[in-house]
Amino acid sequence: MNASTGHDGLDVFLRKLLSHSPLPTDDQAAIRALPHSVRHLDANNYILREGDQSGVCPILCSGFAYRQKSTREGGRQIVALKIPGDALDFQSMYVRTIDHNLQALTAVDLVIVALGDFEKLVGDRPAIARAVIVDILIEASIGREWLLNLGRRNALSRLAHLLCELHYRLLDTRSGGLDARDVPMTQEQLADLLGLTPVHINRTVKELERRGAVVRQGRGIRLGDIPQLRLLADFSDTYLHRDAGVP
Amino acid sequence: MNASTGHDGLDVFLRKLLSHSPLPTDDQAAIRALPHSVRHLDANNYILREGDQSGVCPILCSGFAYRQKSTREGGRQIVALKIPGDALDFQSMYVRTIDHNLQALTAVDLVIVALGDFEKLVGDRPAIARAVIVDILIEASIGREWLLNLGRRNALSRLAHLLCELHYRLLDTRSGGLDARDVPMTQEQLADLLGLTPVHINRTVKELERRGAVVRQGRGIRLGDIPQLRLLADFSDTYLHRDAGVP
DNA sequence: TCCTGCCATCAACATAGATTATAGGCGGGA
DNA sequence: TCCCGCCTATAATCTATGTTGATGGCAGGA
Repeated sequence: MNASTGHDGLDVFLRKLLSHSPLPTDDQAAIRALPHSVRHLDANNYILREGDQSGVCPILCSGFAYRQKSTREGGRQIVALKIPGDALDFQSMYVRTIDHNLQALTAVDLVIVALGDFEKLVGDRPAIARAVIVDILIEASIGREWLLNLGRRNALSRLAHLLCELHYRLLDTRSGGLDARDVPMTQEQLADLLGLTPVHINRTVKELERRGAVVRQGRGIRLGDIPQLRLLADFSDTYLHRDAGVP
Repeated sequence: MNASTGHDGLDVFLRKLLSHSPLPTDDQAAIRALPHSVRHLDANNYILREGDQSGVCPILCSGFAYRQKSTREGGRQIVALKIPGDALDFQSMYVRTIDHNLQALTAVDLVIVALGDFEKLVGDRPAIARAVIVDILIEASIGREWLLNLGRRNALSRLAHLLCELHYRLLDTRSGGLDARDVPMTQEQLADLLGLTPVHINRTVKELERRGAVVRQGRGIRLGDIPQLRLLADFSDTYLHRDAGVP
């Protein structure tokens, strides 16, 4: 539970926090100084399970992960998508049991911080406490937009919307967004994200390609025409609160 | 911005907080002592609008309200449902602009607290700050369950699920839950809650009635057979965190 | 008391997306 | 280099839910 890796993992996390909340330099140093361990997981592995009581705060430093819930009949829905820099479980500092499953989408590298250490950090440093709350609120806002997506948009718009969101979220921590990078999920995962079936995702991806909104080579999908995607998706990035923190 | 009503409004709010977070008695007194004004609105009126920068923290003390977003094409989705005792906008303490519309579902009575007064309360009293965060996290958890509902359940389950949720949430502040009370929304509002059309809601309500899960007289709907509703809905109340606060 | 408007109801028809099943290709491990 | 397993592709058929439009009733205001 220590093994300082030097720089990388916590740095992405810090960059993510700074993207919406300014922090004094000593707070920044305190974050970088957090004792932690590093952990690698292959795609599809569970990070946390529904019903668990977690003692750690995992932070995603590379790869993608998601929150997921399922129906008794086996329907599976991804309810949140996490990208590098995201903390995966602030919630356990405040609430006893975990209400969803957290799973690796690709191979991931995690930084694991003990919950107690994180609680101390938040208790001692009001600016960090505020940044954590802002982070929680932005995730909630994204959830509301997803509800609109699932409830009121058709397959084509839903997919376009997801791609736009991912692009702009990635822009906050790494340059280029999704522009020159392959979409990291399989068609089955896209289906679980969008409340559709893999078969229909296949049709929909092809339709986006036909319109030139997206370009494919082999299994990879990457963005073609972002303005068109935004139009198809009815996308506006205000819900991401990319300005965010009240000063 | 004062006009102390004596007891009622802030009391429901306090009861709601206590349902998930214990608070020392002086914190409770501080909440009851908050300067505030009272406001009545008729059904369908807006309480806050997307893009606003709010200076107040409205608390719902009677009636129902909802958060709502719409598509460019006019599709309307209710993304959260608020019941008496709920604070309607903690978010504005931490984030600049409002990302959704907040609207009265029935006629409502609001208690309006100045954001600054609320910020001071939260800044001075850690137990209240924690209770506010728990409240935010529970709303987020409900949002995740709604995503599962919209993405992976059919109309009958969705409606049954909504009724169960409302019942158990009401149980936390007033006795009897939804048991002996009419469901407060019209079929059109139910449609906007569940991502369906009013016509299909009509079919679905009738089906629930046929099965005896629900009883109707005139326009009113009330719960008939709660165990059956739970079964149809695949409902479990863990996501409501009715135990919640880590002690 | 009557009028007016919202809300529920119902039917006929249309369609987006689900289901099922089969085939083919790419990539990574041995 | 070959093989195996996962992922994508595609077609045929089915169904849950949407659409449109017409009817009737209850409730609240004048």
